[in-house]
Amino acid sequence: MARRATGAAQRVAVAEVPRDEKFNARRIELAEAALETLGELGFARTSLREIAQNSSFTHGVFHYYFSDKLDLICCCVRHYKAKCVTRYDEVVVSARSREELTEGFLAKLAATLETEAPMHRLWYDLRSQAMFEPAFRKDVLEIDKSLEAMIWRVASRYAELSGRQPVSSPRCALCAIRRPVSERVAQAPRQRHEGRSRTPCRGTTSAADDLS
Amino acid sequence: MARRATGAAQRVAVAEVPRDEKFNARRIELAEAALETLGELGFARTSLREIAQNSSFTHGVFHYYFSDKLDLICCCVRHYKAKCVTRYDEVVVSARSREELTEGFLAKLAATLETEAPMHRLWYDLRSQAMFEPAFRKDVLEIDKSLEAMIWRVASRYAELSGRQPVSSPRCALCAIRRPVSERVAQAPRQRHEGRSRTPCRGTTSAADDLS
DNA sequence: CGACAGTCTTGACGACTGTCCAAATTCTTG
DNA sequence: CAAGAATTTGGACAGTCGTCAAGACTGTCG
Repeated sequence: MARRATGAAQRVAVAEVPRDEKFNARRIELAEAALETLGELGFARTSLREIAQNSSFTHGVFHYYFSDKLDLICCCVRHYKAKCVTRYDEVVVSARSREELTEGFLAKLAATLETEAPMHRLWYDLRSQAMFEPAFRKDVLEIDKSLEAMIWRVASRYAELSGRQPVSSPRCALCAIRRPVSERVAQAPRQRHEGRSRTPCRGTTSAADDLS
Repeated sequence: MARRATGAAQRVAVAEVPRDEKFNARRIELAEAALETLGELGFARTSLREIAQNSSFTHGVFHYYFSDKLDLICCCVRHYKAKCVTRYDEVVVSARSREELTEGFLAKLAATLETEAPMHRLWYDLRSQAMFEPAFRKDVLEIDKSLEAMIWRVASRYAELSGRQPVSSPRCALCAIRRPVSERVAQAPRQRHEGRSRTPCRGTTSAADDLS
């Protein structure tokens, strides 16, 4: 935002575009660094300085690329979820049978739960924050819709491979998949740059168990 | 906590008890005042000073009755939920038919959604916080279990009045009731001491819609 | 009445927050 | 290479935070 405010507005279009692309690429680089800390500490406990210190950037840079903290966090979760919603697409188009689709889908789902529990946790956190912080509401709602569409693509394909009509609605399909997922996510332990430790496969029921 | 640390430990038992009761009563008074602000702003945005300013107490009192902020918040949500879990008990014992139970239950549920949306919202918030703040986990899990039991009492009674066995498990019954409830809660607008304004009965789907 | 424990108020403390900005640095372009 | 724009840095700023403690107030009991 700061950069847009400065000069060079009337540059020729051929140079303008790659410059904006570079700017956006940097934003995403920063957002990914921020996600590291955000997923670990949650929204309430994460400060810009903490993000910076936990990355290779200084805290000033974040204010050069983002108008404020909420702008950064929105960008973070948007970027992450944009990757999420394409996760099953390849499985959907390549599966040739119902069983193949089921297996491929569950494999990807399991892998996600294993490796990206902190991100899921962060997403739950931000959905709650959106109830109090109006600035989040629009983004959260939009992402939720895209998740709904993602699951619906899987469900539709499943019905198609079965030679039937889908038996549910997009919203219900999302809800159905959410419960077992959130149960697993809530069990994932926090880890703070102490090397890779696999999330336990099964533990005792933990707090925040079942966030449905 | 502070008081317990000071003297008067060897007071006679007859005087000890009412004094502790008075102390606890005061704690609950403070907790209820804190819930006002907490339900309005959520965990992340609520400070002790904000709580105090939004009540008839000074911020120092809270430190006299609670060891720290987390202690206060845990007490708040414990106290509120303790009231919650008895909400339907009267309906359960007094209902003489399946229809009577259904009607009584839904009436109470609707009334709660109308008047206590901020509290529900706060509860969702704290469940998310528990994923990051270990100090919350124990309380959250415990409360969740009591909610499960609460719904199960209704479901069991319903089955009994129908002359059948319950068709679900306690956990599933809780999940089933949660989804429509959280949808409604997420729609409730924030209100900050600007007089009573009824929550809208139905609106467009809002963010944080469906927290399942 | 005086002593005293319990209760409450008030102001202060250091740590931390988001934001801003001037200077330093790097990169691009003429 | 020189000039100017873009980027990056790190410190300063005004607030706010949780916590603490010294003193004031209250009621009770000897």
